[in-house]
Amino acid sequence: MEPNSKYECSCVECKLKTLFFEKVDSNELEMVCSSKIEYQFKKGDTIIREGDFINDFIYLKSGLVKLTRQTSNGKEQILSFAKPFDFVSLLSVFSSKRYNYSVIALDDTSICLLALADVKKTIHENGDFAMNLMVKLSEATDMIILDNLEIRRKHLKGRVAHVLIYFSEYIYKSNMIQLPVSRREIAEYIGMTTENVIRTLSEFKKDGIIRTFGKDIDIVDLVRLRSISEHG
Amino acid sequence: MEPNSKYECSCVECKLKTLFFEKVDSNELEMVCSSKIEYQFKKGDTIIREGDFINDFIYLKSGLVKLTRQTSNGKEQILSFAKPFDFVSLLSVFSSKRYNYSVIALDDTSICLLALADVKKTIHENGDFAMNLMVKLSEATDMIILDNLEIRRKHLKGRVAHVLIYFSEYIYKSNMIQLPVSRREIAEYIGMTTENVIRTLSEFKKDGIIRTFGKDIDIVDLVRLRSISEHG
DNA sequence: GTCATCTTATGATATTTATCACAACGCCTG
DNA sequence: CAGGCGTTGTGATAAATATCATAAGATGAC
Repeated sequence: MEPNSKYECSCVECKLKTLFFEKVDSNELEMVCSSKIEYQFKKGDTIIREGDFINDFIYLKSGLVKLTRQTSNGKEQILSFAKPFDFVSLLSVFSSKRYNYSVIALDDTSICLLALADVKKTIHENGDFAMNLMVKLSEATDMIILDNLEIRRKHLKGRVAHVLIYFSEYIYKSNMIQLPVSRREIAEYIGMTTENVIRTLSEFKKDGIIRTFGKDIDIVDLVRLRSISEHG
Repeated sequence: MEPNSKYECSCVECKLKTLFFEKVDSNELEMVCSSKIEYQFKKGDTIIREGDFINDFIYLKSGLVKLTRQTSNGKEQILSFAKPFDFVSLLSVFSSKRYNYSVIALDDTSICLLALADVKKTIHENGDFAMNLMVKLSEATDMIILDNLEIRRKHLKGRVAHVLIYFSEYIYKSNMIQLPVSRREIAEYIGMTTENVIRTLSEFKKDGIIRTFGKDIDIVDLVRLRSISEHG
């Protein structure tokens, strides 16, 4: 990991405290956060590299990342995207010595890094915290599994529709989306070729379902897009 | 859930104690297990139905199950298979009010059912148990995610090879496998049509890679099967 | 035992998707 | 500003996969 800069900030005031540490008292928070380091990454930076040893507990403070994996035939697969309040390092953090996935910034992104040993200690000592974390872990993985199953059962058009709706509803909460990924990355996410992603987007455009201005996409006919995502 | 019968057995002696409860002292074990019920299911029985409320913490004692999900176009998707020591209900148990998946016995199967509230209480009170559970949950979900990604990047032959190797190595630990699933269920697992699963198996047979006797499959040329799974 | 039903099986054909080839555009760098 | 390179875009063709049709075993109900 090569951070671009290093900041100090107070865990007590951190917005994410409500997510991870709401049940942690100030002594425990002090303990966990004494080792805390905040890092800033620029778009394109690798935050975690697949295969690296896991020593830290990492969570997103701001920005957007993709979780990717190198296949044995040299291609990339994108597992999921994550924004603040979603998990990042946590996915394999308790079950593996090394990261199974890389995490790459799709936008300027800041993370907080805690010593994993301290987090584990807090799990031991604070049942509410443990339970809280269990819920988040379960939610995050469940969502990835369900999403992957959804994508797998759909055809090209349905998959592209799915990913547009995903960004619109889940990431941007708007009909206007500033795609944070290239067509190739969409392809790596939904398991099809770049050419076919482009072709499908062109078709949506021709059919008046979306309008595109480079990376900016405006979803004009959400009803139809949903129907395509669902039935073909 | 409609159990076929009900047994009593001692948690203290249970083999699975080493998995879930090794760090639990006998008082806690008493508490957790006081509500325990053991159920037996026959091949084909539905153990958990997608959409049901989650009230229990369930784990497999013996047998084999599939985790399935109904797609909106009426088809079934198989997420994964699970044998004893793998998780079952745990997948969504901490993040959802209702089960996201059904669990169906592929073989005569017995399960233990604990009151979820008691398990949660033990998580609160016993840090070792909480940590232990976190690790298992993380392992189980990680495996499902990795496996699904692997399947997704492969072509038909690679997928069928993958699933044969999976049953051989992971479930049966032998070159001789007594397929516990139909060709259709394989198709539902790896996302292709039943016809093409059958066709691909026929081809493997013709090429001398496997021998088949109904549901019995003998992997003759594991090296070649691995190569197909990997490269096509 | 026999009828109905499901699974396995195979072939022909249609559809979906990938591959290859090429061009235009933007963007960065020297 | 020129050149290189990655991304977007489109078309023709090849390859992969699904669909449809049909039939032979298997299996279970009565």
